[in-house]
Amino acid sequence: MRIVSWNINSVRLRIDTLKKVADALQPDFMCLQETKAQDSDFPTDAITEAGFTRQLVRGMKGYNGVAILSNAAMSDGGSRDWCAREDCRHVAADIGDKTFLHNFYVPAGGDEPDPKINEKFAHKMDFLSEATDWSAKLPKKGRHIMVGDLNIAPHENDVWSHKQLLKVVSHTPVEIDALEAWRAAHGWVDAIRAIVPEDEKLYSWWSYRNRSWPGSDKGRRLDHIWVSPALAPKVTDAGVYRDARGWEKPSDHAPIWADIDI
DNA sequence: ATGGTTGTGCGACAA
Repeated sequence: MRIVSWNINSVRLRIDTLKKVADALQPDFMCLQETKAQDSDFPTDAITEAGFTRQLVRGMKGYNGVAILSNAAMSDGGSRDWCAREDCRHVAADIGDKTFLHNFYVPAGGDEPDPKINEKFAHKMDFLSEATDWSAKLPKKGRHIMVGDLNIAPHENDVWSHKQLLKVVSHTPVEIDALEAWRAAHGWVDAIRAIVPEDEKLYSWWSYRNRSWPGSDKGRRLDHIWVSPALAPKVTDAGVYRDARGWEKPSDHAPIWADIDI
């Protein structure tokens, strides 16, 4: 089974790119973030024609928005609000065989990494805390897959310069510690780093600003696929589909993928 | 270099 996660940065603008990603990667489940469309504007028919006959969608006007697309049977697996906000940052699917797929879009957190002066950063830290509490309550022997734009690049080789980004939101120690607490709360296993060694540079996002793509390769690994401990031995392959970042009118995120033998 | 670019949706904000 192949899972793809992609911050598409507008599903309506990139519907053809979505088809191209699907053709290239042939996912069984495609998880999108930043769809930026309220449910009534979601391109249901075009996506059905692209082969995704089942769609779990949580969108709002202008911002955020998540979706899980598949051709396989699935039902809602506990989609919910976080931080008492209805901002469409999570959708979950029950994909059968007591297995659940969670798709997250964690708040980016603004520019200043100080919750006292930056409400967006406070929201990000609150979100991480709630997600940690939620993970701690998941049965340790459960079968969960968790993907999404977590907006944190935790390891030194998840950013183009560890030193230069230590005070930049997405790579500050307080965020990295919070993400590690979230991971440890369920014993989540980072499926992509289980395949790609930690001493290898690996990114999934490159800013639209400056000339970071493709020349200087100033990327960050903000997107993740985590699995329950019980599923960790079943991860057979995983990676970042970098090619898509070089296509015409790209999202600033590349799709990421994992193959899980279930 | 306190910039830069893209998206939603038509002004300002988010990333």
